[in-house]
Amino acid sequence: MSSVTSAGTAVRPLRKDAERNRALILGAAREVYAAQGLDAGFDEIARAAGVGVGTVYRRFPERGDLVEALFEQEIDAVVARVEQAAADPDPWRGLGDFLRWGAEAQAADRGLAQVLAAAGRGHERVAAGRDRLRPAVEALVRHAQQAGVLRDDVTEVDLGIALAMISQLGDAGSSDLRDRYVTLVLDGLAVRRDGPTPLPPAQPSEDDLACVVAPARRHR
Amino acid sequence: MSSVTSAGTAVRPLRKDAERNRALILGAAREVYAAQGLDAGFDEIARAAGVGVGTVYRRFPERGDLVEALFEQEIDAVVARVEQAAADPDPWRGLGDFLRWGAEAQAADRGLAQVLAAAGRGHERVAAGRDRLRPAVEALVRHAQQAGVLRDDVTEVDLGIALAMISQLGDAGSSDLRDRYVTLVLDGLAVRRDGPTPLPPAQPSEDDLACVVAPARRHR
Amino acid sequence: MSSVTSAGTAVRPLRKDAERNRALILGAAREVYAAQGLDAGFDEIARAAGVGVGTVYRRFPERGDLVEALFEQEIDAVVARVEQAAADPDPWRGLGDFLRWGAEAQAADRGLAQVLAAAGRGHERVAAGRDRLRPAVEALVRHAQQAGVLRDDVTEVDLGIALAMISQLGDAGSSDLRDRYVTLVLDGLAVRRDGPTPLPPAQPSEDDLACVVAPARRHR
Amino acid sequence: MSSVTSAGTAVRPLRKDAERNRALILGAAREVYAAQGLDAGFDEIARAAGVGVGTVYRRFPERGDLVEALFEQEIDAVVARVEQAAADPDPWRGLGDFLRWGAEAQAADRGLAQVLAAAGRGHERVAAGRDRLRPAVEALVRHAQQAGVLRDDVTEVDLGIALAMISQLGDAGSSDLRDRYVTLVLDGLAVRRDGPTPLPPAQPSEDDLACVVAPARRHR
DNA sequence: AATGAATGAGCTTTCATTCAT
DNA sequence: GATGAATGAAAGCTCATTCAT
Repeated sequence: MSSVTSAGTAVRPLRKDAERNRALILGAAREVYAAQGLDAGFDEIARAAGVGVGTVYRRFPERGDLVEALFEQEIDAVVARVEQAAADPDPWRGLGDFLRWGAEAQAADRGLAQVLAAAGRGHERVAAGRDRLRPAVEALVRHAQQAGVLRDDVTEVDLGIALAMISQLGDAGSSDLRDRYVTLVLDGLAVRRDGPTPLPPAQPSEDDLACVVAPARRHR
Repeated sequence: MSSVTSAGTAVRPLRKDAERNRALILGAAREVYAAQGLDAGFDEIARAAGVGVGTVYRRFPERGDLVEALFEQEIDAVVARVEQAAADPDPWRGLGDFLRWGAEAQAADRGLAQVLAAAGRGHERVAAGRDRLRPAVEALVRHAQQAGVLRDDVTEVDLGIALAMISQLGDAGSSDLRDRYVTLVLDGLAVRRDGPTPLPPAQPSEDDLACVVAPARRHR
Repeated sequence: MSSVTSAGTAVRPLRKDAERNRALILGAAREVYAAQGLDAGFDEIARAAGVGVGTVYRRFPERGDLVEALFEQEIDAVVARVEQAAADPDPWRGLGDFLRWGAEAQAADRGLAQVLAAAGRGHERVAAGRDRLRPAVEALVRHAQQAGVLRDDVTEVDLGIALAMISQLGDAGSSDLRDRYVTLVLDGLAVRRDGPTPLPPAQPSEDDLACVVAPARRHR
Repeated sequence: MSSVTSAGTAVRPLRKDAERNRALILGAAREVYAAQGLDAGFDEIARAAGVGVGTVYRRFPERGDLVEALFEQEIDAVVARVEQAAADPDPWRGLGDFLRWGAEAQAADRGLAQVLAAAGRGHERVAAGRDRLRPAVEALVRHAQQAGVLRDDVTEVDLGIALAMISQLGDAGSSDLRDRYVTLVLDGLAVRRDGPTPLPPAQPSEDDLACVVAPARRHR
């Protein structure tokens, strides 16, 4: 049990110092990626972690490995938060919380925004994280639609895209500002007495989400 | 007349060949920036223009100079389009056209999207362009609000930000997809029978627009 | 004519300064490769040439380009020398000169030895040089055999291999020492009154030459 | 006995597991050096031995220490083989066996070839091995010369160098190919009815053997 | 004593900017 | 004024050796 990662692969546990460095690196990467996005160099992360570059490469031989290891954790947190929103007895409030919190999280972390936008293109475990995310968002959508508060012609993907749009209100944008547009978008999503304007096209695909810009560095 | 740039500063007129090169460079930059965004190197622009890099540097010593010269023109086109939308006898249709066309234009031109998002941060003349843009958008907003179709608590800045959000649905996003979110956002903007949800905060400032990400190249 | 390289491809002549640097680089490469072999880094060559690394990369984008450009010249010199040996009215003396001079040249230039040993594996123009070399050595062999001084069961390839063997008597070996073994090998090659010992196998192929060690750096 | 290494220096006996590791490392080094030459990294040897790199460094602090320990053994085998050849009642056959077998052995073991070529330059105990080798080769030479089949002007050093030359016909060369050049060189070494060509210089020194290339790793 | 993690120098390659021609 | 060659800093990655566990 203790020698099993969250991915389920049995591995020998790292030596204590190695584990400490691994944690230092992940911590540094979190900060650096949050501040600069995924283009940040290993050099900078190593410096921030107080270890040599070689150590980063030893622990994460492929650049993607670090991204995966880091955002696997982060996405787990996102999933938990979304599930919590989906469980809200007031589905509309849950929807709002989802958008607000999601926008907040991505605004505070450029790396997270890039990873979510790229939908784990090339990141197996991140993509797996997205797969865990999806049912939660679907539940959110279903509940709100069943409660008659969310228009019927939007899907789980629309919600993801709406979130991505709001999240572009970058790092510098104040929390208030994001709230303003969350509200505005929510109003667009709400069921209207006079009925919503029909949305073209019928069904955006999961891949459409990946079109949202801010593409992560191309991993060779 | 010939010894005056469009910005109004008196300069010695360029030699004829220099003038020709300037035009070649601007043309090339338009294409390159549209395709790759403002991070594209001068090298590439020079190649596309069929001149040496040195020539580009001589004509536009600072990277910003080229951006300014180029997008001053482009923004003029945007202004014209917005004024046309503002003149539409059907203000709601004008609003829709503004968003649709704006999103389209930015999707087709990554550089334009970056410039508009950055709101001319550091680009004096681009900022001036935005100042010409503002009254047109204000007119658009005023007309639609007077006609009772646009909620009263949104401003021209909100409209700019809404456009920026939609425009983030990058180059790869299909026109249909953009339309979908234009529609959705428009529904959020529309006056509702049951009244809109109040928007926080009261008044986003002009500078808030600059928070929209897609940041220009980081200058060391 | 003046704008044509020795390979026959028409190119625009380099600017004077570029040409000067190209020459500096080739000169430096000659020395560095001679002393250290083809594994030497571009950094070192640049330093020896007194130019920046970037310049070396500009002029020779692929590592192989520099090797080719350099040894194309060198091999031309080798070819000339071998042709001269083949033209000697005394074929046996020609043979001796070939071995002596060839061994000398390779002992003085580790790079040349590597290039000749690798037989231009991956170096188009070097291989072409070898192709020009071959007929000259064949003539040498033929003349000596027709004169009845060289045993009939050796071929052009055998001569190449014999040369390679002697050339391994490295850089430090004195000229006298090499002469000693040239003489010894020549005695093995000479027609003997009591007849030579038959040589297995019948026909070494051209590729066998490439088996001689000292393999050049693997070019990616 | 157990507290004395084969070199005769008194040392505290190794712990049993240390002794086992030492053996594992030597076995692995034999294989790795044979395949890749002496440039192989300690890392690779450690992996092949199934121990950590640190262990290799502890056991053999200097790279040379491992080479010495390993080839001291190997050279003993060579010495035995040469003595056997020297004992052959047919001295010419003994000579042929020596060259053939020596070339074969070096072709099969790049490390051995490098060590013999470097003649123990900087390897005290390997040099000592060569000292044991020398009388055997001298006997070989003496017998063959006394039998009138080997020319009188060659020495045991010449034989070593001849062997080194042939051995350069690297790992890839077929056994047949090596035989071809063994034969050719033997013909050069044989007494000729019409008398041999005199060899310059009179006496190659022992050190001349070290000039044969295939230099060991360059120590920075 | 054994381990393999950590180190950091070194080499490669690219590219924005300057400058000789 | 135009050119594109030259520059050198920077980023990526590897690997021989040391050292904490």
